[in-house]
Amino acid sequence: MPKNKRLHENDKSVSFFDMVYQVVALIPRGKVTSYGAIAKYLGAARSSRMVGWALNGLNKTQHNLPAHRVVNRQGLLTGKAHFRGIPMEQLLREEGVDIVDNQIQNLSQIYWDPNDALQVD
DNA sequence: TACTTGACAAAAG
DNA sequence: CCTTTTGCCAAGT
Repeated sequence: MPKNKRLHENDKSVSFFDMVYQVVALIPRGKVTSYGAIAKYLGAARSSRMVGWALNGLNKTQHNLPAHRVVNRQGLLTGKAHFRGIPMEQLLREEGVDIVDNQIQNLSQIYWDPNDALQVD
């Protein structure tokens, strides 16, 4: 049996992308997480690139996902350039995140790990 | 159909 | 400590 791979549009299997969207939607306000943490939660710890790729697709169409709460492992706002409209740095600051030079200062304090928050057995 | 690129991360040298 | 390589999966060329 194939994995979660969309073979066809009719296939009801959930793709990696879709799962990324679900996790991102669960990120609490004022918190952030990393691409790797999401990937790990999805069972693909080394697919962090795909997480970013998935979010990239959000720029095409409208979405209500807090993509600005997803940063890299260092707490660096790498995807900043891909944001349209309001910069993610500003969005995060409005949520109380302390950022200096695209770098989250209190990362360890506001870090939200889906593996912990969603309490994986 | 094959090769390259991409919002990253961990391991190796 | 810094640089290079590898892995992951999808989409564009």
